[in-house]
Amino acid sequence: MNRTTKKGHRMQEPSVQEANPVNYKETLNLPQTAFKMKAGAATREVEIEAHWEEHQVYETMLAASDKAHAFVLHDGPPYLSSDKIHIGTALNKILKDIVTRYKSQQGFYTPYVPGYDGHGLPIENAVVKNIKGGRHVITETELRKRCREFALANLKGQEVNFKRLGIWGDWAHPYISIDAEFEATQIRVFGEIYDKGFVYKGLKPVYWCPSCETALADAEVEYADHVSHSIYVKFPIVQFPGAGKGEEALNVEEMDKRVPLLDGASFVIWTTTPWTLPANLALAIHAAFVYVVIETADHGKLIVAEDLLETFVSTIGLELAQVNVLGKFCGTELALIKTRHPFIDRESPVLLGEHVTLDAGTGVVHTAPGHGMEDYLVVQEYNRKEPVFQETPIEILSPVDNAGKFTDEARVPELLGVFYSKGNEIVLQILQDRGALIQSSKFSHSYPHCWRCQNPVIYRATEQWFIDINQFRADALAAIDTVNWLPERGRNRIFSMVEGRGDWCLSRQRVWGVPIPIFYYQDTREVLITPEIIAHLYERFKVHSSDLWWEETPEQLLAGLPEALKQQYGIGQRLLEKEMDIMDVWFDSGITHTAVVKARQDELGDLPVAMYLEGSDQHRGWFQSSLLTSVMLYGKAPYQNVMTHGFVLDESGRKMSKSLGNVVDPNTVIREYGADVLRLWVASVDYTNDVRIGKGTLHQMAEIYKKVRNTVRFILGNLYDFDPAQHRVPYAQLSTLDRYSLHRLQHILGNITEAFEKWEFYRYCHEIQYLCMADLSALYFDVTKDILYSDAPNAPRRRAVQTVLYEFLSTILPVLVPVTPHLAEDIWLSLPEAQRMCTNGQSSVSAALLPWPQPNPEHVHPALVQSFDTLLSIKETVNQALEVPRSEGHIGKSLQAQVTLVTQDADKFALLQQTGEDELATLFVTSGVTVAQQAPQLDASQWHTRLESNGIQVIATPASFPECARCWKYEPTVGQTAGHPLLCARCSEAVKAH
RNA sequence: GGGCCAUUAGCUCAGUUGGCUAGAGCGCACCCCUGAUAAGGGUGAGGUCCCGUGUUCGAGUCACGGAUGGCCCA
Repeated sequence: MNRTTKKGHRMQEPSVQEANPVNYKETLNLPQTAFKMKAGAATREVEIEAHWEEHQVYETMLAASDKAHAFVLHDGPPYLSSDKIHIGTALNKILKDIVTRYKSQQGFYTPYVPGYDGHGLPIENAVVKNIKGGRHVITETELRKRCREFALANLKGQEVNFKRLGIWGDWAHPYISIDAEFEATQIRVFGEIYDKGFVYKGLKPVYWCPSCETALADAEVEYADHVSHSIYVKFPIVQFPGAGKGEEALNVEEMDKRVPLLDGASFVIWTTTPWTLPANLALAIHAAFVYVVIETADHGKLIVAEDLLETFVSTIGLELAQVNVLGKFCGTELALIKTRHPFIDRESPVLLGEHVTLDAGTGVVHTAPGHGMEDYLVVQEYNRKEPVFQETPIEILSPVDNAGKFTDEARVPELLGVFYSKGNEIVLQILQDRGALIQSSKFSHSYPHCWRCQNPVIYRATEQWFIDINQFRADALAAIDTVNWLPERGRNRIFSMVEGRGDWCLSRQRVWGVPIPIFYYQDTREVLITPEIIAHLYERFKVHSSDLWWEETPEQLLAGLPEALKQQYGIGQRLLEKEMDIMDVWFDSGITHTAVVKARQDELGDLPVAMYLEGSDQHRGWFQSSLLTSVMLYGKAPYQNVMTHGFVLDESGRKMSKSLGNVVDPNTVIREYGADVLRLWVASVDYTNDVRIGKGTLHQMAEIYKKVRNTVRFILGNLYDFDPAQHRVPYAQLSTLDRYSLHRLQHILGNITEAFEKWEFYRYCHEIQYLCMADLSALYFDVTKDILYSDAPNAPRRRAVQTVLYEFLSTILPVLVPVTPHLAEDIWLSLPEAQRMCTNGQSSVSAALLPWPQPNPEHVHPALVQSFDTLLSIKETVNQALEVPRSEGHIGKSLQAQVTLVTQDADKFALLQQTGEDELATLFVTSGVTVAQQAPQLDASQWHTRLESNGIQVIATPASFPECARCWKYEPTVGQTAGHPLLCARCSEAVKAH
């Protein structure tokens, strides 16, 4: 190969060049490796995954580790409503995989069983959407069959995606909440919880979607703008409470004096849902508010809160001056007055409630316990403690059916069969006709909608099965504090949620799920559920799945029970019905600690498992449902550590949405960059907060990946003739730079290990990056290249450098495994057997089996850091000084210059002397270094630059010796060896060795 | 509307209990090398530490208020 045209500075010895055509390049030890510079991730990563599968690497790992020393990360099941995965799911799975792989390398037994959540409304809806003619043209059994097929098909799709991310786990045996055994366990768990008395049947308002005809969990409700009515309605007073029936503070004499004031007066309520008025059974006011009685021309005497008087008056189109304030009452004074319902022959008592506010309205709240949570709670309280209502409790009335249509319970003939929202206008008309309507308008506000069909939802009291949280709330809260929450603030988050949450409504009026395993006697509506029946159902479901509930009659379901029990329960004599509600899907996933972990105890060990790791939204979801069920069953939390991550936003910090077009698809990323680049992104961001991703971010990750790859490639290329068993050089024989580099390696390994122990992967990324860029590429490689290439292959200092390189490789390779397992494997597979750093007969089949590197105290040498900090800062000054002649065209590479270092600083001078001029020249990659205490005389005919920094003067001048044709250094020994007129002494020797 | 969290260079992150001129790597610009080559080396330019007020000799750091974004709730 011919050298390209030289620049002016090379023209110093043109005759020598032309005189000798020998191609010395052939005699150099240039890097040789099959490890490719380009990853070719799209194909190579797939090959590597095939390699893992073929050699059962995951299974090998498990088999080799000690089950007694376990770290079990229990997978939270993604929902099978789609066969695609989101970037957020990718983030989640990759984090889990990094954790698992790291712990495995640390010697833990780390089984990972991927899971899937296969029941639930979204799946059912997706399937129903594809049924021509709607859901009722097929049987429920058929619908369930299709749901199952749909879920399983999606599982296949998601699984392919997960595996392609390089996620390690028991893919042959995942858990699915629709497995017969899982479902059977769920039946058993329900029975156990029922038996312990946590389950009750209640009438309670819940979010209800009339179009989906189902109750909704809080999490299934989304808020969106909605135009509602805003109406003010009169409730005339009909009766005052008898003496002694009111609040204790009530002064009867005082009351009597004031009563005439109230005679003929009406409370004014404000509501945004006129259609709930047929269900009105009370009014609520606040004990501490002041209420005024006013006289109006059009509406007579009205009662509203004083603080809201002004807004109320202006709303009904009056001036404050036009109304006459007749008197004032404290809220407590008005309690238990009875008012008349505006259009139903019924009384509505006035109750006191803390939920009444002065934000809007009149300070008098229309109370329909069947249509509002707070209404329900205040009524329950009065029914419990107020003697009047203990005798005749206020009813929980909810006169609309599943489809949102009024029933005859509304006691309004015009409304019968009318959809609730249509009822608004009818109610308005009735109020108008009765003269009860003071004012009506419309306004837009935030209102709950069904997350599935996007229609407005209502509150509706229905019969449902509940879990009574109060029975174990304290235990649940105590269990929270036994858990290590990562980040710490997660503790407060879930604590306040559990502290304040209401009862858990288990019932869902759907078919795609696990049935609530309860029978009713048709005659009495009594409930039939016993441990024997549960045990029987458990056995049968285990074989036939929960489909059985839809396929068999109660008698068939219970046919296998012992005759004695049948007799006892009256089976065959009294007709039975099945409960046809299914369980909330959060209950399904909430019991994976039992249906998965305990069921596979041999493999997964006992509860609590080491870690749950999900997005921070799961404080309300899976973390909570798992905690609650586990506390009910076992009295303790199911996990020791709960790690959470934030959400994935776009590059500018905005939520991803199809409409904004800023969605990042993990498969697109993989196609363009490969899974390891995506994994590197996961490791690089602070996942404890929300994280960002976009084109720029990914490009940067790709750059880092390439840098790491090329750094390793350089090492591999220069170890082609190195056998650690034969050529390793003892530490004592290494140069100071070698030892400094090994110290740096130890330092960085320490930082990396610490980062992993604290789960701070982004710190790991910075360390790896810095190691490759600064310590290796820019320093160690740059400086030692000359030795590696030009020394004789067996030269001791070359072997020393190789020893150091091998040390770096041995440390970096295992450390790359958790984050970039494909890259690590690619490196591993290109290593010759002799360089595979397996100890004690480990399998050499995969890099993933390499243990995490142990610190090597022998390589720790802090004193070297001090001296090298100084030397490297001088190198920086030298570089700056060399920029001047370079920019002026005098030199190109630094070897074309030599430098003189002048210092009067005794310590620095000593350090330079001790280091030695040759060593300094090597470190600075210049041709010669002179250390002096006084500035030398300079040859005015040549270029020179001077730069002073930190008490050291750097003087750069042209290299003063001929260039060696082989190593390109400017050396005094060039031409001194017979037969090699163009070579320096070292190269002459090296050439002989070749 | 309420609660929690975040905001340091174009990007990803450092910045101890308040204390030198706010750092690193990448990216960018310019230069060099052509024996790591769709590589490699060097130099350099980038910051209203989200904004405001306060506490203090001194605030990226502490307090209060606000903005923007996110999560949860109503």
